[in-house]
Amino acid sequence: MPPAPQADGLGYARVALDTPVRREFSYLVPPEMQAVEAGCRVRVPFGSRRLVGVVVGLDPHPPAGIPRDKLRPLGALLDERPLLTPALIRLARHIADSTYCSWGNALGAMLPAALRRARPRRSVPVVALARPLSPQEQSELAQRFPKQERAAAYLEAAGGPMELAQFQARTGLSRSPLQSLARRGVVRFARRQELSDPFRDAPVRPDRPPELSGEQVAAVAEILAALEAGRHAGFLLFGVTGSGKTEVYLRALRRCLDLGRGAIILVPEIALTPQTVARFRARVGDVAVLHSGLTDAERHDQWTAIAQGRLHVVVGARSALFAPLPRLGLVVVDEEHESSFKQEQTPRYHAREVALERARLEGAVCVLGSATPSLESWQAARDGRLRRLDLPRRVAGGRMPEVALVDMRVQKPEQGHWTVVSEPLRQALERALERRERAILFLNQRGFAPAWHCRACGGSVHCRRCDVALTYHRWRRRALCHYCLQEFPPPERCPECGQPVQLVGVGTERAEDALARLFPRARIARMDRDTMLRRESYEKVLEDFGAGRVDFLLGTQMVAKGLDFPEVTVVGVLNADTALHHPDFRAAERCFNLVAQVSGRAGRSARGGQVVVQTWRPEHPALQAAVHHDYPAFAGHELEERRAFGYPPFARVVRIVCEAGVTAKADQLAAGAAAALRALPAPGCSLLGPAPPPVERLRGRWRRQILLKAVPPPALAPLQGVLYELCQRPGVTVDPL
DNA sequence: AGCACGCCGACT
DNA sequence: GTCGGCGTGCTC
Repeated sequence: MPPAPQADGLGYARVALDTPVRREFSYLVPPEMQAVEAGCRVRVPFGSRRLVGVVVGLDPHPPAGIPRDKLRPLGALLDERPLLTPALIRLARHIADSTYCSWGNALGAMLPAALRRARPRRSVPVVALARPLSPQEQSELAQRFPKQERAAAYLEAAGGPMELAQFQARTGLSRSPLQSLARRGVVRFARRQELSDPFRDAPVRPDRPPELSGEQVAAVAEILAALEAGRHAGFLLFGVTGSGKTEVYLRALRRCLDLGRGAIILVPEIALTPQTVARFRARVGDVAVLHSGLTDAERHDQWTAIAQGRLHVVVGARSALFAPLPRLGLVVVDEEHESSFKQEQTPRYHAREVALERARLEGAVCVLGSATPSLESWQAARDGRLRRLDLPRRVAGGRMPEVALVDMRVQKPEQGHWTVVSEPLRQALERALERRERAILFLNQRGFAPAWHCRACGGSVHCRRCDVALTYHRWRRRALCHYCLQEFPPPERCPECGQPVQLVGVGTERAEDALARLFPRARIARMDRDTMLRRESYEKVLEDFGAGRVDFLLGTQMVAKGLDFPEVTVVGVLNADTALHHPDFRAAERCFNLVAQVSGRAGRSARGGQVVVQTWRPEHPALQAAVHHDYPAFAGHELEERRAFGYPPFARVVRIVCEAGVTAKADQLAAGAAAALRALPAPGCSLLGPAPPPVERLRGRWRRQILLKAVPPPALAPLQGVLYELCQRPGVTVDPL
């Protein structure tokens, strides 16, 4: 028999808290909080702390198995009406169960930071140099207070106010040298209200819907039919670059709004530009933009406007997926193959997978779009779980560019320099210059050189806290760890053997030098995280390039996506192998996608285009397939490999990382995890490790990893309980790949 | 995750 | 003698 309701008729609230503990906690609902509903935020006492949690359920009966005297009342009701819809609460549960975290962690990731905190944060602390150091002062500091000297030098290089948290992360220094400097009047602390919607200013040109191609008409018709049916449906929109996928989204969006339902458009972080947003605004008017640059207050405003039904369209990166639209009708995931849709912190969800689940929960239509779909989506389309819609041709005409692989092993080294530009690429660039055409050059390695090498002992110079080679950034004369972002003075000698060290490899800075040497007349612009510190510089470079004031645009990932300049006839991939280096099962997929995407930048006009891909592994199947622009062939081949070796989408792979300050402790954690997983019979599951992961040490902590493979995915079922238990242990990360 | 409680080394 | 290290366990 269930316990009797509490005598005074007050109920109990089940609250999910943003802690790793995979349980809900029950609280008494006091008389003044009778208005509480599932989806409301509450403040609750938790041990000695007070936390903000989300009510996930109400119950007239006290929870079983908990002594009555342990129950405490809710501290405060923070929302008069639910902030989260029932669908979002269930979605959080789905995320918690499929990515191994707590319900509260998943709900926490959905809420804007301002709503997660008990007390909203209005500004962030910053530090800046108040006055330059005199030379005497500088040498005095360098001798007596080296940390203060480093801090001052860093702030001087930064050239302006910088967030305190960022300063600490990058320099590894604490607050105290700064405080000493502040007493000398050299630095000052301030608070900055980080502000502005950078998208508001983008000009919104009136937009006339273009004529649709036959394929577009067919694709739109299918999506509209699903929207009108008002039931869940999933589509894979497979369209080559330039085939007009966005126009299909826009037509679907229009209809969705006309049907009185809202829509979410997810784009990869890197594609979230004013141009993208302007395109949607031009067609459907007011659009909420959710992106990482918003302040807490702005994000809060957007969120409430959406929840109240004042904004019906949300464009944004990953987290826009959780916009609380009351009547969601359409979810679009553009460039669904992008790896940035996978969150690399708890909750470790993939936006593509969660988008499908949200659409299912809300009876909405989900459209995944890509020229190079993820193999997961491709297989889903083969199985009939997604309906495939093809856009095989470019709308503006123009053929796909010719792709040439250049075998770098047989290229003669440039005298005294690293070979950056092979002879075939040099000729192509030369021709482009002569014809006043433009070129995009891609190199996925920023900085000057990716490593220092010791000739004596063969080692390379590593970050003090990570098992990662330091990259030289010449513009600021610093050695940078690309993993923890800490900076160091450039080493002159090998820390192991004391012999001089030598810079090896080519980053964008060095590539820029090489290009300038080869083409003294060319106007070259470099676009990477180092040159694009400010948004204006990004827009300036693109404007210059579009207007013909720049001949060669050299850059990292930033130049690979979305750029649409008809005058670009040559695209060079300086090193296609960087994508293959990562030792994981998606390396080939990433490599193919990279070449396909970069190729999409070339030949967007009748002049056609040429793509030169430099590689040390020209025989690699992914590169061979990319030459022929044959995604289906690549996917077919790659899926056979995945099936044969037991990888997704035919298997579920879960990575368990154990980390600790000392190796012995990490070993012990990993051994415990492996033992727990092996203790249960689980046919179809196999365990690899514990073994050191590719980056064995990260931010000063030693790591061990276990790979768990389940073929087919449901074979994982017997081990789910163990994984739910493991993910709560401190130092253990459970990551579904 | 925090934060408490709890048991062993170097200092005023 | 105490201050403080982080190992273990709990949070309605």
